[in-house]
Amino acid sequence: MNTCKETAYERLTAHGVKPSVQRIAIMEYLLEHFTHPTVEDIYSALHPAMPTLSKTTVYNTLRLFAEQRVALMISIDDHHVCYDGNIVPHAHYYCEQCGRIIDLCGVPVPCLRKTSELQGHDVSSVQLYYRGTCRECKEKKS
Amino acid sequence: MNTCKETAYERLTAHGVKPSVQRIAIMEYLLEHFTHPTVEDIYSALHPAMPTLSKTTVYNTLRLFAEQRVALMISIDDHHVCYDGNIVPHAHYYCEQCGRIIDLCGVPVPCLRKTSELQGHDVSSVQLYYRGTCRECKEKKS
DNA sequence: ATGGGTGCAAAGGATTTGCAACATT
DNA sequence: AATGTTGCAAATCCTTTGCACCCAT
Repeated sequence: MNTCKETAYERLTAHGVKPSVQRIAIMEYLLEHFTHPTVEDIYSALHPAMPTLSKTTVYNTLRLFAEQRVALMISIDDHHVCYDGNIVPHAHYYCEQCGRIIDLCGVPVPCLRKTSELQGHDVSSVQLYYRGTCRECKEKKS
Repeated sequence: MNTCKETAYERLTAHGVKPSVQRIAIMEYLLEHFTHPTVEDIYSALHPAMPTLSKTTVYNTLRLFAEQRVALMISIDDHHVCYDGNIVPHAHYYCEQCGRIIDLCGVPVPCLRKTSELQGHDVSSVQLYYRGTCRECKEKKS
């Protein structure tokens, strides 16, 4: 059936994560919502349909996902931590006014650089983001 | 006298931050220690010589510094927040084993890009960092 | 039967806030 | 005197942990 789109189940098993009901639900949410949701966002989105789901499980699952690189943890600052199901390196933009995190597909992420430039350190992931005031918030002000 | 090196006092006033004794002490610490200190690091370094300094002030001051772009807040994840007195854009490397944050001077940070690529959003700062296992930790393991 | 996953309640920690005292102008 | 800054204590909030239960193998 769904052969072109990666399913949550496939993503999990491919990374060695046991596909429990809760994990699949959270993974599906991440694969369907590229809105950079927080723990709270995911919890309140899934809770109505899954009343027994606990926030603890959402926390634990997302931590596991980040460790296993099933999802990306985005840490803008101590008050803005969220997750991204898109694990292809890409830049982000954080609007300090409205708090949105926007994908910047046009900006190349310098990755997998020559070892010499990284002074011999191994790289497992890269994060690039810009901060400022987004176009919409700029227009609202004027 | 000290004409070639930027003083803490100069950095603060240039950014419109009132130079109180505490603020100067914290700024001086940041300008002399490019080690990406945390709130705790700065507090315990300054406290002996300044016993009345409170951690609240360190928190408030660093928040103010980040807002006024007197210093850079580096947020690796929710448990690793630190500050950098070097406000020239540069890349960082975070070692997941030892927790160190290393400056990567050889890696160019793509900044101030064409408006089209940033979809019309204003940029006030950029952050680029790599994660992984650093050379020293890699050698220790083998 | 066993190992891992889940969820509740509680603990833990880091950061922020309220407010009075203080310093600086 | 007025404004802004500091520091203590307390509150808050987010995240993790301990542990018992449950599910799937």
